[in-house]
Amino acid sequence: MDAEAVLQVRSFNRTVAERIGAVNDRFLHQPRPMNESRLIWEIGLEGEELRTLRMRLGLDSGYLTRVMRSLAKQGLVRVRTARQDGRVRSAHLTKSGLRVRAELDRRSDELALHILDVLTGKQREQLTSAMGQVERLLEASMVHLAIEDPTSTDAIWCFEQYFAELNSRFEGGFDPTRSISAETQELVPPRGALVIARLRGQPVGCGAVKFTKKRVAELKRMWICPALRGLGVGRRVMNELERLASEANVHLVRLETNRTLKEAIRLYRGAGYVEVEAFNAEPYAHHWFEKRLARASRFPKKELTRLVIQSRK
Amino acid sequence: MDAEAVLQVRSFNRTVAERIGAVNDRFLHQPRPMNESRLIWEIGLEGEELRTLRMRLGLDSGYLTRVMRSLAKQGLVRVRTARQDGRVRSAHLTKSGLRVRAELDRRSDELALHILDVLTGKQREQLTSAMGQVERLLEASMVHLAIEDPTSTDAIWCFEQYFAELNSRFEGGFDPTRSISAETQELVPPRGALVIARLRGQPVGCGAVKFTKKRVAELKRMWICPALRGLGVGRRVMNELERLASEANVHLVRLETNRTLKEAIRLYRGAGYVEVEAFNAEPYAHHWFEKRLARASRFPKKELTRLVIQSRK
DNA sequence: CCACTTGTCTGACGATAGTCAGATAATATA
DNA sequence: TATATTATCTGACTATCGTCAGACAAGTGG
Repeated sequence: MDAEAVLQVRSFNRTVAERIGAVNDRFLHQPRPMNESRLIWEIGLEGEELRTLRMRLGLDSGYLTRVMRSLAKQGLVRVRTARQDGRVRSAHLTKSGLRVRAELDRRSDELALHILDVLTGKQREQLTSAMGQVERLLEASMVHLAIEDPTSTDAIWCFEQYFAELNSRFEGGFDPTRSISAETQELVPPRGALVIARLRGQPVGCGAVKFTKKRVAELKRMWICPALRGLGVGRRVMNELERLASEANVHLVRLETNRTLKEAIRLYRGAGYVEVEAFNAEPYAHHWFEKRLARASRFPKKELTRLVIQSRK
Repeated sequence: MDAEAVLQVRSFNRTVAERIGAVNDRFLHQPRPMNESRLIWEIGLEGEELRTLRMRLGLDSGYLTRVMRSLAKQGLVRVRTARQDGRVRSAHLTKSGLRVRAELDRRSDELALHILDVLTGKQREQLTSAMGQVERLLEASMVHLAIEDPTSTDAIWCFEQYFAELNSRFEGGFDPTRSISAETQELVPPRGALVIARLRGQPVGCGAVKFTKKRVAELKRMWICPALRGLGVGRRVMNELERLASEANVHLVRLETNRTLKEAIRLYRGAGYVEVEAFNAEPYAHHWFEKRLARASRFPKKELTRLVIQSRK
């Protein structure tokens, strides 16, 4: 890869770590241990379950209990057992906890102001626009793909988003029951697979492959959340599905799509899909595409580990 | 200030802290305590004095001694008394210390590669270019001004840079002895002041004010290092000198300059200086400028604390 | 109902980070 | 030469962070 790009990224890391990190430290966690501040922040205005906090901050359960008790003793939080599940405990900020959080918020603003302070108006614009770009591209690089269970709540959420979008974009809406189905069982190995893209643990996109006939597969339910479009995530999901197909000895990948989905059509054409005659009777489709897969070696880089299940102690 | 800009900066901070900070941690300081790694890194290939390391990393002297001894016990560094000064001790990496450092270096590369990995070529270009811009502007916001002693080594270094630049840019060179002097004593309160701009502790620019007659001051030795030009540092130095003049009840600020110093002339004009007849016989000058100062309240924001002396325990 | 899982809590640790007061030796300064 | 100052080292602490093994209660699935 480009050595200059690597140098730029490293230099950026140093500068930013210094500017954000150091100043962040000095400004944000003033009298309080860092993890206490982080917790106050993450509990938020609405309260949060301990297990969620543990996951988000990557803390040991025993450790969390103690820090939480310390916060409770200071009168900043109240911990109580959740209604629905007697094992789960959830934390809420008290009045003075909310005050502390507001103070953190104010400090965070102050830090930002401090950075913008000495710049001219034009420089500020340049800085914020460049920051926005960096952020967007860094987020693109933080998206991870994994094969997941299509019955999970996150998978179902993705499908709902997908259907909702089709419904709003297709002329005359979209009714899943009239469309050629991809049953849940069909999206589980060995009959198929569902790939979910996640950013910070949250699902942000999906795509599925269904092995139909011998050596033929169909791509289904390609959806990327609007905020992340144009960053190549869709392309990565597709590559991954093709890799899975290739591993399953598939030689031909097919898909059908609706004419209103311009960006998807562009993605397919760009990836080497060519338009063919209708190969099924999907009522919502206007275009049918297919692509011949080369040997498995065309996909040397295995992007994901199979069935990644995230869990923390 | 622009609330949207503040939000963008904060959001940037979060994302980058997560991406760089978290991953940095996981990648870089693998088996070793963070401060040991930081020290190995900062000692560098050539070795470094302990007092410098203490300053750079902001460590307590006792603490540093112990961490250093731990590194020595691991066979990674050798500490010995400096030749020139029997009080000073300096640390050098051993062979295996150098290996550890190379490993850190490699990890740092790996992190950068990991970020660039999933991006397309065009995205990489966008990212590195945006990163460069952010870095440059962040650095601009990290520059601090302080009134300093004009006899310090850093002040002298600035003057040398300044003279060297004049010498290379003026047609026929520049000889300080032929120019109207600004004696060192003249740049110390109450007769005048020297402002030095620093980035990460290193001097990156200077500017001086000399109170000549009652209510009149002259600006002298305005210099900004080439890498930081165009970022408004010169303007800040000038504002600061004007503020000092204003505080000293000066009503008129004057300066002379050479026609080859285009960017300086632009700076002066932009700041409200107007060209006047020659008010002295400076042989190297082609333009003379002056600016009437408004009341002191025109400079409500005091940028610096007087005589900031950086020292750490 | 019984075994298993999940989420939390407790106790007992060890490692790292950070601070402070004072001792010591080498230099700088008056 | 007497008196600071500088740079380091030592000892004695405290706080925070992080980990591990096990207890316990609430829910889950057979």
